Amino acid sequence: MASFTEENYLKVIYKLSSETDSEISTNAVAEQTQTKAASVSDMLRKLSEKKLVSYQKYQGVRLTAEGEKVALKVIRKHRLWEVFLVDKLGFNWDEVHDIAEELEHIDSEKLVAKLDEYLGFPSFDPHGDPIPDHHGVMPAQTYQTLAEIKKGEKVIMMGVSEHSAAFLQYLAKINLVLGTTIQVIDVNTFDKSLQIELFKDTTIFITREVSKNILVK
Amino acid sequence: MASFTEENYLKVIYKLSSETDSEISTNAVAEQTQTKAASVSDMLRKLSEKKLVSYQKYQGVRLTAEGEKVALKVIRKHRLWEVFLVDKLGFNWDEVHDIAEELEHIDSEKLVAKLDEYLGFPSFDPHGDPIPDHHGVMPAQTYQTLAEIKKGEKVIMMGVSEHSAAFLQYLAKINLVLGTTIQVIDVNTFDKSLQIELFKDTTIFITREVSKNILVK
DNA sequence: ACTAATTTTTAGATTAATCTAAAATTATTC
DNA sequence: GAATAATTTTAGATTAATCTAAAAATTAGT
Repeated sequence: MASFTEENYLKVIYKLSSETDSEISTNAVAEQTQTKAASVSDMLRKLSEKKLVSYQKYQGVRLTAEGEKVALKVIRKHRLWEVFLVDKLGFNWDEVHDIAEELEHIDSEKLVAKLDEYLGFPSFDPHGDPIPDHHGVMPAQTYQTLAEIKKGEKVIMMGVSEHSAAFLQYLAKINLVLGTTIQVIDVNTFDKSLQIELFKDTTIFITREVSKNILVK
Repeated sequence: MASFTEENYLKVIYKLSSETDSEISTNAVAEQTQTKAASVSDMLRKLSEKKLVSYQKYQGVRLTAEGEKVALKVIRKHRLWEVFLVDKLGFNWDEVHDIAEELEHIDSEKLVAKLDEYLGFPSFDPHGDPIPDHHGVMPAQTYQTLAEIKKGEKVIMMGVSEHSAAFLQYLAKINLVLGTTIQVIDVNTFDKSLQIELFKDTTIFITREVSKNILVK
């Protein structure tokens, strides 16, 4: 069985892999795990011996099928617990990440199955992220980012791709919450910043950086 | 903050202390934590430095007020999670101990408060054990053991004081579950074993050892 | 109250995860 | 296509929790 720490490395490698097709660098992993590159090298050698990653010195790392399976289980648990915390216990979506980081390592297949059922087999977590099923299959993610939406079009906010508390609190402050109807009023040709309208009443400006992290349909 | 491991030692010392007035021996702790006496000695020195226990070499150990506070928080979390697993997720009471052993170390005051509220501020867990409130105060435990009940008296089963899966499964097998009405038909004068009647229909025999671990009112 | 048995502690290793500093490798740039 | 810069790995330590074996302290038995 993979340790708590090993699970975190696999989760990070999974996340970084979903953003690129190439191998993941030692430094990239170090940044995400808040450790030093030297520690990452050690861990990659160890995960490689366990056949959870494929790793050639100096050449970066990839998950094996087995490693991906472990990562998906952890991600599944993380997202299910987030649904529990928000839907059942009444947490705000910007408060649940750190608690879910702990809960995701609780080890019981039966617990996960019962929790999933109790929550009504949700497909997305409170941030709009897809929840893998018990075989590790992700539901189709059909959302676009707000940055892709053309002037005049109207969409509904379904999630975010950046999960820092700071970002989520910024969204709360400007009243951009899950389910909000958004119409793109204007796209600034110079910096691609957006003028958007919420519920036909408030008009606000957001940067392109922000718009890229908002998922809509 | 106390580590996962330290929390387990404090919990064990609390449990052993509740069964006696004197100091707890190194060996007793070793047996409960499934470690060797040598490891316990090390840990007691460390907990003593942190002022969580009072400990004199060769003289056994006691919790300090601070250590008891930590232990009670862990016990509170353990028992609340057990209620959650049984009441909300539909686990049997003989399946929840090991999962609660993991959940009890999740560190979030707010989570505990919200979970407590969600469960309706329960005073007892599925085994009949009292749940300390958020100040660490235990609800009055008014139960007697079945061993104390006189011939002819009628009581209701409220819990157990032995929590092994083996014992709980034995009880399930003989239909002795929480809430069962029990009448003591006869007390064997030789070995103090009991003949008891359940719901006016089944009559069964149990040893004194078993009767001592059944809580009734 | 002395010896023997038991319990507890210390000494010295081990494992997992981390670190810093130095060495090795790969990438970049002129 | 060197030389320099950046990245990555190795070497050697450190910390927390554990172990075995040996030493020390306590308890028990006669």
